[in-house]
Amino acid sequence: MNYAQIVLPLNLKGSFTYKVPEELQTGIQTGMRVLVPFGGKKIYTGIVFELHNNAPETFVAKEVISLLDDQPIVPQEQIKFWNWLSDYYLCGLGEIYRFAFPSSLKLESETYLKLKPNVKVDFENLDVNEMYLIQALEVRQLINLTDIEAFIPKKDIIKTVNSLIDLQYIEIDEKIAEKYRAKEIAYVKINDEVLQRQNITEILLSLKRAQKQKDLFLHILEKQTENPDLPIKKSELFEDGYFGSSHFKALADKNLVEEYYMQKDRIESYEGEIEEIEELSEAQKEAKNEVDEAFEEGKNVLLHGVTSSGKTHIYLEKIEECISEGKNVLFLLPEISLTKQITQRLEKKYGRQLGFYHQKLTDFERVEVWRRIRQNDIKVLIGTRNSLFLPFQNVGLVIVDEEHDSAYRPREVSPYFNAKDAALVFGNFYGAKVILGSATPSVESYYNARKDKMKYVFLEERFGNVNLPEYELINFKEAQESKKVSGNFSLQLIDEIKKVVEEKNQAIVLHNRRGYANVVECETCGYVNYCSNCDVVMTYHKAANEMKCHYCGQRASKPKVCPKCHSENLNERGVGVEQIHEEVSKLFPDQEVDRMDVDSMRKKFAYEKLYEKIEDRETDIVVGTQMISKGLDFDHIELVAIPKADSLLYVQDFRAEERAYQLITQVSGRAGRVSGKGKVLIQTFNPDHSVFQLIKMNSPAKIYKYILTERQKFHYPPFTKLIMIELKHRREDKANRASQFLGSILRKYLPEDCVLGPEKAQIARLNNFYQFQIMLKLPKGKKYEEYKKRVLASLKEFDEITAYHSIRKDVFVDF
DNA sequence: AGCACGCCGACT
DNA sequence: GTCGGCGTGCTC
Repeated sequence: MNYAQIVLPLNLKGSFTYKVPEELQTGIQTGMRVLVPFGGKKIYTGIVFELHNNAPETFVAKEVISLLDDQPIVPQEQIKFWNWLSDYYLCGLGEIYRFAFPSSLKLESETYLKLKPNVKVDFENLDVNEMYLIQALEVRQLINLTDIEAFIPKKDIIKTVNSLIDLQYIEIDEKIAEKYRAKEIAYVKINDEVLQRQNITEILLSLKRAQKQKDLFLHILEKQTENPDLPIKKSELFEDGYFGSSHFKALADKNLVEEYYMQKDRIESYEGEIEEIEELSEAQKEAKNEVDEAFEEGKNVLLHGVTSSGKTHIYLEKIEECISEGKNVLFLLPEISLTKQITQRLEKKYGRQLGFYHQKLTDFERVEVWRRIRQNDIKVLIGTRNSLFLPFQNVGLVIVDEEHDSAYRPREVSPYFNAKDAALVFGNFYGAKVILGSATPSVESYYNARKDKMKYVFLEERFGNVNLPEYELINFKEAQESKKVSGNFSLQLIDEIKKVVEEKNQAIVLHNRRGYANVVECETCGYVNYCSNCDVVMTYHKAANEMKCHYCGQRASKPKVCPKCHSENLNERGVGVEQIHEEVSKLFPDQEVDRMDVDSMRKKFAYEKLYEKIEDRETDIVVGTQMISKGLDFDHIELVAIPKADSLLYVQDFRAEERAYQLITQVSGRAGRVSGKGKVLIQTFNPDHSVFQLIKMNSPAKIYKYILTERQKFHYPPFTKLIMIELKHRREDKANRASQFLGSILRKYLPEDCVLGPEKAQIARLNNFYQFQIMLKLPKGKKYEEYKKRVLASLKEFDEITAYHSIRKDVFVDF
């Protein structure tokens, strides 16, 4: 194979063709990393995606400089997966590559060069540049491509480096190119020989004048005898400050103890005992059998288990089965912070063979996980959506927990994809089974499972037969009319909270809106405080005493007088969680009331501290945003109150009802987990609203039926496919014209009713970019593929207009 | 995405 | 006269 298609870590379409020099032809394989020159002076680490013999006709291909791997780093399954993502989500392979790889595995021009050892350079036949480079290397040994710029013209760098590599004078320094070195950790042990030669009493006697050394020796000895297989970290000895390193050194000098080094994974892994998991309940056994059946039929599963039904138990059983068959497991979570329960249980069971991968790891830590996965050293990997790109060898099971969670498809990071859907395809490529699990499955997954695309498994009862919480609707309008309210709380709601806290139980108050007040408005002239970067009113945060833009993060001080008319009549409108917190604190002055939202949890360990406080029942009432719907599994929460439930529904989004149902159900799941007497109070102006009524009935089947009917009526997913195209530019007219133009092209290729817009985005200006949106509502099935091709053609036609190249364009498939 | 090239305004 | 602003075009 003479030519290779190489994917580069750039936001460019497709791959680039390079010539494979003869000496590399035997070693090169798809999925390996290579160094290639690109543009005048850059060297990139690319991935070989394809090998072929078709010489390009329109350009001269450059040559691959060198191979960085002797085995493919991207397995075949991943190559298929990347190609699928790129096709399906209309994104570039380069984008995927950038997202998938830790940065130290894809370095750019920081590549270092060195002289080959023992070469005689024939200066006669070198040109000036080559001579300069050799001379520089003789002085400095290692040189970076950026450094070379100092003495060789940029456009000649690649040529010079290539020719010197060809002449075998210089080479790429792989060790530094790999940036990463496994970290070694010091461990200690008693010198083996000493134990054979002398008895303990003799040793202790010899140490009788050095109390601390004696203590330290005994301490190490004790640990070592207690658990001979558990290595003792040197750093552990000095933790409590009783021993110092001098004491250890003295013992080491006397040859009584020794230290040794072991490569230690940067990721801390569990080193304690391994425990068996508990037995499944009847309902769980039944559900597990259904999962087994589905897998035998070759079907994936949607595991719909009500809150506290113990989905985790079933996961654990399946994980264990999968591992006993010699295959590995990928366990996906929306955010790594909510891993507590599952992690603890898996750690006990799988100890060191458990790995973690998520956005919060450092680059070194990521590479470590990559290495371990490649060496098949990890049996269960728990991670967020980016774990889908690890170089797995043989995955047998993929679990997507909390599959409905929107963190699986953040809109801000490219490439845009939904990890839940991608996981199904990933599983297919790996020949692995997939379980999507949730207490409130997404409407799409529910529909697919009901349409027999997946097997639907319903776990209807809570573990231990504990009752689900009871829902009650409070008509706030009526309460207001009969004057039975205090601020945003009806007296009934206050009473119910009182009852719970008087019994020393805990209550949760949900209000899903950050800040104190939505708007600060001048009563005299109507002035409101807009963000200077976005078309958004700024939210007043009382705790921080500032105005914040929730979209670009800009802060401003709160105006004391209206900046426009200097009136002092400033009015706060729109209730935020801070205000609800303030109200609750005033209503319950003797109770400990805490707030949980992104703003109050920003400080280091704030979340952990509050978590412990709630766990220890120091907190009586927690007021919070949707954050409180996740991970707070405590035994004494008996009440969930939602004072302004309507605010959950009135959002401009066809998924608003689904979201409201999910959020309310998820928060409700925190109540009465043990007692079975949990209560949920939904205070609303519209107690007759179908969503509230259906939630009250506690029948998921009915609520999904309702939402699906609505979706069908208005042609929304899962009955259609949505593609949203967003165009942004600093200048409004340009963004507007470009989107009008794209709209007209799309209308040329697609039926009129498929194209909606362009329209100003809901936030017309964000971070100083004006945004316009075009929504495509496409039919499902065979026609979809056809239509998507036309969309692609339209985008291509659009791209041909050079004047619009400066327009930022994002395409969201399955919006 | 980066980077070069090229064309215009404000400075030593 | 030159430095540097960003619009445009190209990268195998």
